[in-house]
Amino acid sequence: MPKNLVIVESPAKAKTIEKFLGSDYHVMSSFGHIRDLAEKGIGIDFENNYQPQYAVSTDKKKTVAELKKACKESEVVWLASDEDREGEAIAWHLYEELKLKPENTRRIVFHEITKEAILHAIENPRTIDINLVDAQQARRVLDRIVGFELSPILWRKIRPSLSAGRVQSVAVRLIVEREREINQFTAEATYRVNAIFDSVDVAGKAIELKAELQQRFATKAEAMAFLEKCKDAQFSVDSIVTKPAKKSPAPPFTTSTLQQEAARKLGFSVSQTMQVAQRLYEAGKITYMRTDSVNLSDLALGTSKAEIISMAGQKYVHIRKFTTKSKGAQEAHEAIRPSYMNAHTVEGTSQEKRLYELIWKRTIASQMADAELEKTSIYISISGVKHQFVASGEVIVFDGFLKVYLESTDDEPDTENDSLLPKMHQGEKLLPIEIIAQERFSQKPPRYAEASLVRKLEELGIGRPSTYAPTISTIQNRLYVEKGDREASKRDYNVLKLKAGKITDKIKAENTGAEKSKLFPTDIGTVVTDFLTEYFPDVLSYNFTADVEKEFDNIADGDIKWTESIDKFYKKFHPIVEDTMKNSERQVGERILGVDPKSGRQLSVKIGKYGPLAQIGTVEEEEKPVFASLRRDQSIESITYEQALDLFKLPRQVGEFEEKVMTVAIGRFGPYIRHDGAFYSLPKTDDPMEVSTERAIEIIEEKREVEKNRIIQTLGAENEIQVLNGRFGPYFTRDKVNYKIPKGTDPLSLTLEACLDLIAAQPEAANKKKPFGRKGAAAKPEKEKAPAKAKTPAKAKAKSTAKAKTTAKPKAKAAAKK
DNA sequence: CAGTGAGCGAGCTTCCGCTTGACTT
Repeated sequence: MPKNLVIVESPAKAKTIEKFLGSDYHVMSSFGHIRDLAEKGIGIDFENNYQPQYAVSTDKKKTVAELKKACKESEVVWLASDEDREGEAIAWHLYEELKLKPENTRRIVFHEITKEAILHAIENPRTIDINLVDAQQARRVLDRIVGFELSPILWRKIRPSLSAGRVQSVAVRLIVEREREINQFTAEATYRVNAIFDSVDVAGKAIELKAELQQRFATKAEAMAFLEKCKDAQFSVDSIVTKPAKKSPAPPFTTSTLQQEAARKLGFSVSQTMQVAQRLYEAGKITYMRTDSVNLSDLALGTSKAEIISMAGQKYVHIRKFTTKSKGAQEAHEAIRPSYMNAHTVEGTSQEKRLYELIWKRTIASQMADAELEKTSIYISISGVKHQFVASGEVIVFDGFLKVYLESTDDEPDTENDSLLPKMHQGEKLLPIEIIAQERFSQKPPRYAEASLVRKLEELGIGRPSTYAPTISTIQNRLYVEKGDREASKRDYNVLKLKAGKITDKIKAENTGAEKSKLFPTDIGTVVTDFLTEYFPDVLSYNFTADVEKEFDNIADGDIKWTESIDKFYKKFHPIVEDTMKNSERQVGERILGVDPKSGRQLSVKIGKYGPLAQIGTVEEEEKPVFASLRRDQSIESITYEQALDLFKLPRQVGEFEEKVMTVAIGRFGPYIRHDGAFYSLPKTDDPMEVSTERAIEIIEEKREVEKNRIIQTLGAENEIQVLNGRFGPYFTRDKVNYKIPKGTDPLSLTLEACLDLIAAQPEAANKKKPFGRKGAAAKPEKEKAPAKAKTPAKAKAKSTAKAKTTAKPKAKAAAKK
């Protein structure tokens, strides 16, 4: 066994470092934190000055045992976790849990994984910075208190299993407030004027020039008056202005900017980006993917330079040191970059290739020269009018970094000025071919997408690179927020056109407001946010994290004791928790919309046990209220009086067919027709309010036709096996279990024997009958099922394997006792 | 697969940040 044991956080890092250090060193990984506050209960001893109750995490027992053993066999232990608050705490927890001795323990740090940096670190060991550790303990305890005291209030006042926390609650608030801005937004129209002119350039050659009026008009009358004046006006070039301009490359990727660009350029979700990056990291292709630093190592700068020279030449090189601007950045790692700059591409899946190329280009571009542009504006004066037209163009004089990469933006470009303008003389006359004044509307604020929410959180200093993706998942799993699309709606706009001395006035239609993969707040998300913001405005405020970060910095500097800081917070916070628990009303987000014209009873909307509903009447009245569920695309916040009333028009009878009544209604799976005990889904294109008798019969007959073709053949006694046509092609079924048919087999040629063989070849299919609770972060709580019920099978499974697996959670053991 | 909108119980749910793993629909 080597004399030295080095402990780092990540196994991939361990592997790399071991290569640098030689045979005297053994490098192991802690896999992140090894201990945390006790899982059960709050894990803080309030009677004893907030003493944290730490326990080795169940999935780390094995790691800790292995590390303990290795420590015993080593002379010196080097704690080489990251040089930030969490990393320092990891070193301290290791020190405590492994019962290390000061005389043979060293704490070392490095920010880049290069041989030089690591050897330098080994030569400059220090001791654990207990103030920094205390800052982490304060962070941890604060988050536990906030999360575990707020969540139970939600269970009691809104709905079980909900959650609140310093990060997630603010993330949801951002989305709820953006939705309100959108709902309250009213588009303002202005008239934008564009013209196309005939003229000649300096060489006398005929040219066409597009230009926009610098002024926009607030009303149609003003736009019309302007066009009238243009009828007899003279147009000429007033001046030509040419200005040099520069564009600089964006800094190398951090976690947040990588997530944004991968979303914009590759269409990846935030978690997808992280998964692909993780694979590239583990394969040694890129540096660590969870970082807030834009810094590149000297090694990376050197190899980038060499690469640029060989690719484009010396004049394309511009070595830059970027500095981090984001709030609360801890810079324990380098920026995300290729491990080897000379590898322009990698082997792997297409996702891996595309993400790698994005990282490579971004890194290379960051060390390349500015692009030089020339912006030209031709100002065109109009006789008798003070306003001017301007034609603008932009020419790239030197492409610089644009040779490889340009960062995308979320906003669509508004003006097109990338064209080269003709060279013209001042005073040159122009003849208008046409002048068009178009009504243009101001834009709604955009809804957040996953990546733009991450950017906003980072801007506010909320969350860390390792938590952006999980936070986005959490708020969706809790059903506070939903990712979805919004279809475009039609909007009319006015177009005034002056051509050949005549003005025409037309109405055109455009599609507007389409959105894809955006985050929408749910009614629960809205109610939870409103409730928390009312009672806990401090915690929900956008600068809460920034404020506590300052406090943590003071602890790290040794200016305050962490327990005093927590005490100050808790003394203020806890009484509000108690008071809210006792005195606040149950929250259902009720909105009273008006009175039902038929019955004269109150019409309102609120959150019911199974989701948002509309209600006519109240429970206090003698007559019971009538209920109707809201549709999926409706929300308590924005539903109108008329839309709510419409909900009560269903179920609706649409006539008779085969002497049985047909009824249209909306169920869990959307609109359907019910006839003679059977259900027929309504296609999306049919409006449940409008469907006619004839159309309903058509839908029923269509489905019957499909049903008829469903059975290909039946085999065995009493039709034991049925060969069927399904949504995914032919398959066969026995005892309600479905089996695949191998590709290329004609389903008509199957015999009973062949099917039995196939069943024998797919034995596991028989075990798939029962639904198992899905494990892991991808688990999505089902809306419809009661949470307790949905959990049962998962628990039963954990129980049965508890003996076999040493890693079984204590929860499972607790369940076994009962 | 397509009602529901509430009843005493009994007991569960939950945070943020570090880091990967294992197993089929």
